[in-house]
Amino acid sequence: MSEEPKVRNISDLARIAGVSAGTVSRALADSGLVNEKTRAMIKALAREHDFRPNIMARNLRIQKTGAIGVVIPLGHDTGQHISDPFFITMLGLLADALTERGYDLMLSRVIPTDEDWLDRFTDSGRVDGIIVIGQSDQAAALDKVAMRYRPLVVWGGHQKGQVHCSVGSDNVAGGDLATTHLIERGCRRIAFFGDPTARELKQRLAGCRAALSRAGLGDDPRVCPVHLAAGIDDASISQFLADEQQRPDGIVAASDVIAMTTLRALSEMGIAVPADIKVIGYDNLPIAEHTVPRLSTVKQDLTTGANNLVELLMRRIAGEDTGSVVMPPELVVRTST
Amino acid sequence: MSEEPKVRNISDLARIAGVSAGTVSRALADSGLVNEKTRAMIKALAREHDFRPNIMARNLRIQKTGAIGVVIPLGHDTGQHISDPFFITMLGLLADALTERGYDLMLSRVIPTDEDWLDRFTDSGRVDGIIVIGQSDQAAALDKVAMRYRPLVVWGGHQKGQVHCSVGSDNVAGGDLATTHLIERGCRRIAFFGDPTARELKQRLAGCRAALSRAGLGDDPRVCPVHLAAGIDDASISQFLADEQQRPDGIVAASDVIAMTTLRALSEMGIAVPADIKVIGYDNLPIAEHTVPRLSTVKQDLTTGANNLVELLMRRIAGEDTGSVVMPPELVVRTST
DNA sequence: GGCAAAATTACAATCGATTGCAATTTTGCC
DNA sequence: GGCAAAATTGCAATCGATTGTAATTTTGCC
Repeated sequence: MSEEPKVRNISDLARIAGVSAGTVSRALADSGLVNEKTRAMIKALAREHDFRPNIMARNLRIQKTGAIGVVIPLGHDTGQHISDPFFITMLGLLADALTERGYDLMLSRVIPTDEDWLDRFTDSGRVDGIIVIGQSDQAAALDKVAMRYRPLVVWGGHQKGQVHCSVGSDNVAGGDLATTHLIERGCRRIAFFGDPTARELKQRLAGCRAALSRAGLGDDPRVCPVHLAAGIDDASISQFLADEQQRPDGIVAASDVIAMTTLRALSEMGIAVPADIKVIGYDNLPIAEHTVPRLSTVKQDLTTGANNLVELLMRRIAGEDTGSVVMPPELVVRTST
Repeated sequence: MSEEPKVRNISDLARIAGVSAGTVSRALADSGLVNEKTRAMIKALAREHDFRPNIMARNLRIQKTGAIGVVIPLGHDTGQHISDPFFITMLGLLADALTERGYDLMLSRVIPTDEDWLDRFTDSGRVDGIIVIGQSDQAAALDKVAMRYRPLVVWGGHQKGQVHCSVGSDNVAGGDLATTHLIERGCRRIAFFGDPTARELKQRLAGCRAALSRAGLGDDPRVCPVHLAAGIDDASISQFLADEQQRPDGIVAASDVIAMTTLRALSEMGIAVPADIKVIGYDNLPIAEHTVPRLSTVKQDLTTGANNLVELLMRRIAGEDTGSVVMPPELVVRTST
């Protein structure tokens, strides 16, 4: 067949247009250097041949990638998937914020098995910067990378002396807020649901302790180290609550997912919320509004958080050393307390 | 300071090693052509200088990108975010499946405002192939792209005569299964919750109609076009169910999210599930197991689906024309029916 | 020691776009 | 018409890695 060969690159289009490749490049990039008539002719030909310049070649030349790596370290549980609605909500918000700034989002889920799990992203030349969602138990590794790689921002708790730039709510204040609310609603025997191995949850527990201590209720609440992932720890929750003598009258759940798991387990045990036990969560995810009863929670504004992550990263890519952002939590009272 | 300059590329490392750039490239790539002693020396130097080859330059030369585009068309609602837990569960599964095959995942959320919304991905040279999650109302546009771009696979409903390769459950069978189940549980006045503009939901409604017709219950159920996104249509659900004379005794919810929204609305109206109205969903997401009561649903195996998407895409990247995959739905009976 | 084969390494073209600077063309003024 | 300035376009180096082929070195045998 006499079908003309496909235009594969700028040189091909230049040949058809009767100009040089440089002129084609400038025409397609709307450079002021190319005559308007020539520019329109070249653009029409590009459209006619369904031609778009190769982004990788361009990025190699301009030494930018146009992509941001979003890395989710998922702890050491290799079977775990990105199912936590928190991660996912954050991911969606980041996708939108990055698209608005003309960046592509390169998603990677990693299992931090060795100390340099982040290096293959920082040193690959594949992304212009990296956003890590969640510190897991890797704060030290993140500090190490941050010492030599500036365009890195982490969603997570801030701690004095940390090197890496982070965005997150004031977890201590949030834990305090949640606990104070339960105390104000009459609770005297408060438990904490969540695994404090992760920095954020550890900080929320610290806030819980502070509020209890202030109220003269001791400073050592019982802790049920419920897994962050949905639907895993039902049995351990049931076991924790089986002993009616030891049963708490209020539960600070370290995340909305843990709260939802808890609500379901309580429902199945025939324990009424909030009459018998009051439950409060953390995050204020859209999904949490669906619980029965509707969940009281500590809101961290994820939209603002995502925008802060992207804003700080852009500034760090530009060469600035930014400080961390710690956002104030807000109490959202619904019917589970 | 007398700090030696950073090794920025293979030429820099070659100079330090006293060999050519080609030898360094081959040594780092474990090519059999390089002497073992030389190879070890070069690798040690690379480690010592924290050097990793630039992936973009390599990809330009080998004419592969090492990335797969995952595109989520979100309908025409520009304010919508990637919050649907279905999308997100699928995203996590895809991230894992692609990582296992050595690919990076480039995430893009797009609003299909014009007819060639997908072209900027297909023609950019940025990705080796594309997975689209959800057809929205864009089946025709997807067919158009599929005619000229082979490495494209879509999560969604299959339809005779379609050009694009798709993976999804048999939505007609799934809608039939859900409706038959409600009929077997005694329902006689069944409604469909979901907006049939999207092909998948339209097919689920068709299955619902078929089951009703077979049971002699007419073939035109009332449809409440509930939005797929969480928490939006509470008011319209309440209004739909306000008239006790018209109230259905069974609801086929076109997705688990719609089902969750429905369960919450019913709870607030004081309507008992399943005693007064039976509710069944679609998808079998992990989150849906948290509802009170636990949701009966039609399961489409997302893990298998994600693996199928990636498997078909790999084959199409390799040049093969694959057919679509239509997976059988399964009924999962819990306590909402 | 000489020679052929094998092993090792070097050279430089290539991928495809960008862009500084040079060459050419066009324009406007005298 | 000639000339200088401005506008337009072309040339080719560049980004950084890969790799086919050539050059060089090493090895083993006679």
